[in-house]
Amino acid sequence: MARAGLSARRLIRAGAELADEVGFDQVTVSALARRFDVKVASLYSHLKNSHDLKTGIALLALEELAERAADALAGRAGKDALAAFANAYRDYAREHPGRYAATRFPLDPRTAAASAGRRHAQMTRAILRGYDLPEPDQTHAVRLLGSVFHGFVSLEASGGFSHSAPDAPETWTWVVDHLDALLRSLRPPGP
Amino acid sequence: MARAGLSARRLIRAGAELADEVGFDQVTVSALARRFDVKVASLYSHLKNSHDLKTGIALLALEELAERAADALAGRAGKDALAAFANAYRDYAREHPGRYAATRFPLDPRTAAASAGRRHAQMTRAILRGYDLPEPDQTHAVRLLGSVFHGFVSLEASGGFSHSAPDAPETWTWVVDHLDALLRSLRPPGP
DNA sequence: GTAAATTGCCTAAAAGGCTTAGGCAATTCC
DNA sequence: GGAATTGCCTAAGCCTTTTAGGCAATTTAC
Repeated sequence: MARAGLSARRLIRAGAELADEVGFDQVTVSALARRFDVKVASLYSHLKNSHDLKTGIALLALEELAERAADALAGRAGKDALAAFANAYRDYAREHPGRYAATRFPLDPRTAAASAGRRHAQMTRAILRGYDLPEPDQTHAVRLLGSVFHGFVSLEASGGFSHSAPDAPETWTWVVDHLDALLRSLRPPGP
Repeated sequence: MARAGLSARRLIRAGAELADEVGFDQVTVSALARRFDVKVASLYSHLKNSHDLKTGIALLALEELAERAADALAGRAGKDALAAFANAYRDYAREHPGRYAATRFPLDPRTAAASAGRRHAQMTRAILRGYDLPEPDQTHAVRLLGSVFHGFVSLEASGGFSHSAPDAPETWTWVVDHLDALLRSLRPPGP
């Protein structure tokens, strides 16, 4: 009998695609087996269990998102960097809703520490360097940006903005503009 | 055989408690039946299905949250109202994480329209009246506040802020302060 | 107060998901 | 080519959801 050529890597990638198609919480070992036209039990040679699969998808998504954000940031600073970062975030969530949802999958602390999650925080701090904020403002600002980006993207994904004018992209621009203004207002008076 | 005294209302309330204890997506018809020491099939006299149960919990949570927010808002205006509203939101999410998660359960449009969801938006607009914003700024601001509150609360719930100083409440105060400043900066110059 | 109608919880059963155990065939290694 | 390993399989157990049909407890109506 011909082999299907499964591997943890392929399964996780396929799981990510499946997530984008049907939603992250509809990702199931069974559905994945169907997609490879293979019996469910076969997947267990490559995955510990269902939780393991979801963790893998989460790590993949965090990785991809970090890469996009890093690309967006390259060669930019100040408001330019802020806007590029914000857009990278939102665009990823819109193009890959299932993967984006996966980035919210709760990771155990060891896994989280080894994930691309840290890079996200570091990139946010890199953006804020352009605004020259003293501590603890900088940390507060990291959290504010994280909250706004995640909050906006997740409300938009659940359709929260879709039935009223103005449209979501307009608000997004407005939000980024005013976050920039807010951050600039925090910069201590120069020497 | 003695009856257990089930009803849709009781089941939904118990489901909400269960959600707070074990997480909203661990809420299951089976678990609920166990809690009432009743056979699973018995619940189907009171609930259409599992989705129905979750919808019920979501509606209950939206209702409770709206009531708290309304209480918080009573007799306040301006920054005072903003802070009280923000705290009502965050406190509810911290005290009732499962119910809070339920407020994010996707409702079909008809159900959503009849839910307390609208009241939330109206209360946000009520707060913003104190800042006297022209359209479309007001709508953008409604969305900004929604994004920040939801984003912050959900990142805090997933432990995003727990392993670094300063602590989350400090950031929360900072965020509310600076949102207030941002909103004030938008007020058009008076006559 | 009792008979009839309704309601509430039950058993049974089907269908689908997760997971483990153990087996045989395909591949890889020497 | 033979031995060792790997990859997918069958089988089986357990859990959750949902429907169907039944009997007993309660409520309603006389």
